[in-house]
Amino acid sequence: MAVTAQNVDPAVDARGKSTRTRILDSAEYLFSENGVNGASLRTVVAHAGVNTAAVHYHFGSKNGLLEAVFARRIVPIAEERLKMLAACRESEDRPPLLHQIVSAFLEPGMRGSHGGATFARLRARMAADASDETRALLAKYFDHSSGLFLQALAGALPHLPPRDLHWRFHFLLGTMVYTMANTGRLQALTDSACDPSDMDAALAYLVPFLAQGFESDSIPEAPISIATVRNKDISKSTGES
Amino acid sequence: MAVTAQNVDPAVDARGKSTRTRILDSAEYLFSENGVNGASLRTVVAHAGVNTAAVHYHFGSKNGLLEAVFARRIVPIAEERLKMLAACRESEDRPPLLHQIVSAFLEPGMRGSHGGATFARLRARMAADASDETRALLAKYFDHSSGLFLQALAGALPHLPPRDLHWRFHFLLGTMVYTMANTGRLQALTDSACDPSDMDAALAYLVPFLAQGFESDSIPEAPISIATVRNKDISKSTGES
DNA sequence: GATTGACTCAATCAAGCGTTTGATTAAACT
DNA sequence: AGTTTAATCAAACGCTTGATTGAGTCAATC
Repeated sequence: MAVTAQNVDPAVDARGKSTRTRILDSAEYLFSENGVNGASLRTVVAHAGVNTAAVHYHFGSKNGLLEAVFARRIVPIAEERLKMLAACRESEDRPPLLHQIVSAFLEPGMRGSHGGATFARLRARMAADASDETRALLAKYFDHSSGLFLQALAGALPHLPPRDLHWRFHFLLGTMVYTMANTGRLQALTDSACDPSDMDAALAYLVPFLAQGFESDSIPEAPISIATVRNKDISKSTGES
Repeated sequence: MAVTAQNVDPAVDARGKSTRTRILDSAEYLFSENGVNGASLRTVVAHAGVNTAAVHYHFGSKNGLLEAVFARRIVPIAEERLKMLAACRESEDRPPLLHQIVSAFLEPGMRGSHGGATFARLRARMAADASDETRALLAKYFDHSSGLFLQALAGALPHLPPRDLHWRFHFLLGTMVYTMANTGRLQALTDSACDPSDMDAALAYLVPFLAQGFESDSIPEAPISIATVRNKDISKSTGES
């Protein structure tokens, strides 16, 4: 808590990494692999080859360490998102194409440049964790850019009611988080027909899928289709009318 | 471990619930609220008003308790899924419409009949948890029905390559899990324009969104669109590939 | 060369963890 | 009646948890 923020790591280990950085790297890996609750500080310091007290000296607490791990990666991701959004605003397509906006939102976090699959898995875990601290962290670093992207999407889909737009953005977040989580369910079902840890491939399939979904018709106020299908098809399994 | 399985709860509490059921209910609630690692057996037994040893007597271990919590809800869900799939196979549309298949997959788990939002949140947590035991649980109870649904989807989309189909099914799982997790991110962004805990509304928006996404064109073998956008719009990015 | 301040260390703390034990109850069977 | 069995209980087990302490290291500064 009382540690002054420092961008340069002064004390450098023989292998070229400061204690601070080694702790961050190990925590990022173990948190993403076993969950924040599932990875103890002792396993973190053992993996990093440092002392237990170093964690509290540098980060104050386990939660402070989690926030440091999170912020280190998330700040550049949010910046690149905004940069890509601005870039596709200046493209020849006005307003920008849907898939350009979706790409600008998804790529920075899913491609390898910012922590890679390890950090992506940690993000996915945090998204599933509904605790107040985690939710505050996500909101603190993501609300601004998400709001701007909602605006951009609304500009590209001027006839879509806000409610539909919000739901579809919600679904977008779901596909992103689940893909980043890389839980192996996909491989279990398909005999490894596709590699879910290949984020480039995932993006290539995900962006068109989402763009198409975003462009579907808005649904009417009183949604009757689901109830109709349900009542019609499940009740007696008779091919009626 | 040495406990014989029993479907009827013999010893019933004054309030009409057996110790076994009270433990299951409390564990389901606390596991979904705080995660399996985040909820200790002591908080579970305190919430249930039973003794610590009762958990080990009835379920053998904490993991045994988790599996019991999971199996109690998931078996009827999987059954209803297959029933709905069979029902829409006998509808007048041959092959069944895409949104019918998607509904048959999503509804049983998301609507209130099988544990409701509490169990849905637990499922979402388990999906994000990549531990081996959790993955084994999900595979044990879900692989069969998921495989059948993949077949049905392939029948409704005969021209779609298997790889595209698998990816899109993966995305479907993502939207489902994330919506069930109900993390509150949606409300944070939209000033509660839509209520993410209203699963009926969620389904009404989700099914058409997914059906539309499933019907998008398959992407070519060498995906160039993403890389093109990226290299064109991000000037100073390190040009890889 | 002494001092300072950033940093690391081994040792320790109270609290909480999942699990086990042996005794006790109450109903069921012989 | 006596025996068996399922179920519950209080208490404790050994271990791990996040956090703290105070002494020590060492390069930079005065």
